[in-house]
Amino acid sequence: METSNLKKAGLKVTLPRMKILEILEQSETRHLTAEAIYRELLDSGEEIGLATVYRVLTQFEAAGLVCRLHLEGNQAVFELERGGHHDHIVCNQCGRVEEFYDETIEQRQQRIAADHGFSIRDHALVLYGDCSDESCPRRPAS
Amino acid sequence: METSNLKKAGLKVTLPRMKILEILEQSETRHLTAEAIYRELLDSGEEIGLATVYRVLTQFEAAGLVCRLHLEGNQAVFELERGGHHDHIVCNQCGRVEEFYDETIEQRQQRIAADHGFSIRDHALVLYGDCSDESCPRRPAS
DNA sequence: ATGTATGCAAAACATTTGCACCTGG
DNA sequence: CCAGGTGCAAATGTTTTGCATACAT
Repeated sequence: METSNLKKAGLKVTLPRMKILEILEQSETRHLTAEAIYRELLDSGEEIGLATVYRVLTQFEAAGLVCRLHLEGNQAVFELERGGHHDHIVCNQCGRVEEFYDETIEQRQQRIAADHGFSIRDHALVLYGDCSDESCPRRPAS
Repeated sequence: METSNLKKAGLKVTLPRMKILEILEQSETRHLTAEAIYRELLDSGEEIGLATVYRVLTQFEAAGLVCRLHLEGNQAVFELERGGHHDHIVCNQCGRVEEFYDETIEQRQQRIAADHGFSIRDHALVLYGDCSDESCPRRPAS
């Protein structure tokens, strides 16, 4: 029962929080903007304000339940924290987001930071390109 | 004469554009926000609007004279394009930005993208950590 | 001259916040 | 019951845009 995650995080189990968690868990797109979540709530007939969505997501982030990514757009996207750290590849055309993890890159980052006298606390690596998905709106030689 | 860069880019050589280019060239902090540039202009006694700063920077970016980075803050920073691609390390405490380039990481990125069926067009890698600079406001065991 | 740039003010946009009301434990 | 959560509207901060004026070529 995922309400335990909320309790563990010291958050009251309220309807908006449960619904938002549910959407994050069930969405096939693992990366959602606050507005996308808001729209899904509205579509489900829930009367939850956008401000609440932002507040809840911010609390989730602080509690480590969710992480917030700033992909090149202006809107942040939120992703359920499922444990394994990873970085992202984004398709410039269709916006699809894929995840990857590369041990070599992780190690090089540590090395580089040390060489520059930094102790790394976090990092953000996003690759932007064109995917080869069938449904990608990118057409050959437009 | 750096006005040639402007002409080459198909941009009229105007006072705001020259001044902004000058600030980007001469600033010791190679990474500046639009507002920082705006303030420097005001300090130099120039009557240039913030909107113009944004417009000019956007044009410079399109012309490849400048690149725009979205570091974790809310403001974008702009950096004169000096040729060599590089990524960034940012100090969480003092905001200092350092640059690095790592061939191994670059290669791994290509490989990873290919494995996922993407052709990379661009990427953003930012490391966040604590620097060991004397003047860094981070105090030991605060 | 004439098309492009600029300054200003207002708009746009994502996100946050103040406040009165509601709700979970 | 009561601290904390929520909805709404208004504020915020950054970046963009409309429009009349000014400027470079």
